[in-house]
Amino acid sequence: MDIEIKKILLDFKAYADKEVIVKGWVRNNRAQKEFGFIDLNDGTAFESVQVVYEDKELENFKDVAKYNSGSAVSVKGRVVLTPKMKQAFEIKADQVILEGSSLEDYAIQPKRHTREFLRENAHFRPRTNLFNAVFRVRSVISYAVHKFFQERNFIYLHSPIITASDAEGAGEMFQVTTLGQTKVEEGHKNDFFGKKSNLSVSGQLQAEAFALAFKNVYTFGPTFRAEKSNTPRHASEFWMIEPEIAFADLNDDMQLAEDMVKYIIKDLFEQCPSELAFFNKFVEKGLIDKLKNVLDSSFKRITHKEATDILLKNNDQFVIKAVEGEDLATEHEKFLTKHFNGPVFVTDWPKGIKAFYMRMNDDLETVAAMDLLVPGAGELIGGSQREERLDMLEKRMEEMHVDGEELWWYKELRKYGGNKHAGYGLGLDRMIMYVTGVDNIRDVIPFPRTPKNCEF
RNA sequence: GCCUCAAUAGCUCAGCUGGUCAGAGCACAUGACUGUUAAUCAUGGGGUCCUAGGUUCAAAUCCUAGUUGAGGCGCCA
Repeated sequence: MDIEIKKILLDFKAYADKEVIVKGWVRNNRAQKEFGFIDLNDGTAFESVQVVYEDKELENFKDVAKYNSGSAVSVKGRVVLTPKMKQAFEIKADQVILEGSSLEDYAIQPKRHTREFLRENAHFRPRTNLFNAVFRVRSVISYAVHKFFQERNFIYLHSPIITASDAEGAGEMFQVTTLGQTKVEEGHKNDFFGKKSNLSVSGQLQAEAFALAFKNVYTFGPTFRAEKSNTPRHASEFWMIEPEIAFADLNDDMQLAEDMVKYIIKDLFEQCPSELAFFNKFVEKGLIDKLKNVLDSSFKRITHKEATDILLKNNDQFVIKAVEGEDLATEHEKFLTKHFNGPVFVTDWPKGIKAFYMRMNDDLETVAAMDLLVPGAGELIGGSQREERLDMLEKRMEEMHVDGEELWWYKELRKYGGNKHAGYGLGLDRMIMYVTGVDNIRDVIPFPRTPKNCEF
C-alpha cells in the first residue's frame, strides 16, 4: 500500500527503516554518476521528500536519472533518518517506476516564475510551492469557517445562485437566460423563468428570512459580479460568507466578525505552520508577526465621522481629498489601516452611500453599517444592522428607487416576527490574500474569472 | 469604464540617441562528477524580437492601429 507523504512527515521517526511506497511528482532530479536525488512531492504536504536512488540498487538507474520535472513516479523504498542533513529523513529507493512521463518543455521548472506566467499556466501552478501553499490554506480556511459557525449552532444555508431580484443593490449582474439574443430584446415573458433572472450578487436577503427562523445562519458559496473591475482585489466570480444573526445589533455583528477572523487565523497557525513560514519568508516579510498581532489585540472601532476627522488632518497627503460625509477612497482606507496598524472597523456611515436595508440611526443621517478594513486586502468585510422597522424600510426604498413590489416577501419579514438583526459579508478570497500576503486575488482563486478572462 | 506601463529563446531578462543586436543566465540534450538539495563543470541545439501597416539606404529599436498582460483610479467582498 502506498502512503501519503504527509503521514510520514507527521511521524517520520516511527517510519525509520520501514519500507514505504510513495507516489507523486518529480519536482527536481539531480543525477550523478552512480546515484541521484529526486525531490518528490505528492501534494498531501507542502514539503517534498528527497528520494535517493543508486545505480547498484536499480536496474533502470539510467532511465530514472532522466526523469525530468513534472514526471509522475511511484517509489518503493526505505525511510532513512538523516539527522545531520538539511532534511530530517529521506527515502532510499529499491524501485522507481515511471507512472507518467513529462516532456522537456514542461512549463514549470525548478526556478522562480512570475505570477503572470503561472496564471497563464493555471493547470500546472498548483504544483508549485506557492500555489500548493495557497490552495491548501484556502481549503483549511473554508473548513475553519464551517467549524466556527457549526460550533456556534449556526445553520448553513444554501442561498439561491439564480435570482430574479435586481434589488440586491450590490452591483452589475450576469444575466441568466435560455433565449437567444434577439429574443432577449423582446422581453423575458418566454424566458425560462418567465422573468429576467441573474446570478446572485448576495445571499443576504434570503439569509435574513432564514435568520428569522433559525436565529443564526450563514451562507458560504460563490458570488458573481459583472462589474468591469480591473484591480488586484476584484474577481467576477468569488466566494463569500454571509452570516445573519437575529436579536442582534451592530455591536454583536462586529463581535462575531472579529471572533471569526481570529478563529480562522488561530486555526491556520495550527494547521498550516509550514505554509505560513513559507509566506513569511518569500511572500510577505513580517506576516507571522502581523497575524499574531491580530490575535492578541482588539480590532479598532471608529465611526465614519471619526475616520474622516483623522483623514482631514492629513488631507495634504491625498490625491483624492477627504470630505466630511462622503465615501472613503482606497487611499483613505490604506491610510487608516496603516494609521491603526491592523484591522479597523469603520461604523455609522452616511446614509446616502450605503444600501437601502441598513438600519437608520437616530440622527437620521447615518446608518448602522460597518466595514472592516485590513492592510493589503482592503475591505475584508462589509456588514450592517438591518432596518427592521417597516415604515422606515419603505421610506428608504422609495428614496433609493428600489422596487418594493419585487421584495414583498422581504417586507413581510418585518410584519411577522421581525426583530433587530444584523449580518455581514466576508470575501473569502480577500481573507486568503490577507493571511497569505499574496497581493492579487487572481492568485488565490484556482481558476480566476475576471473581465475578458475565462480561460481554463 | 478612465489613466499609465510593458511584450525579444521554454522561463527571467539585457540589447543606450536606428548601423555585426540575435545575446546572457536558467531550462533542455550529451558528457564529467561517490551526498546533492534552485547541485556544480564542459559542450551543444533552440528566435515570426506580439500582430498589421508606415518612416528610412537600413527597424527588436522610431510612428500609427490592434491584441494580450500588468499597475493606478472608480465600483465592491
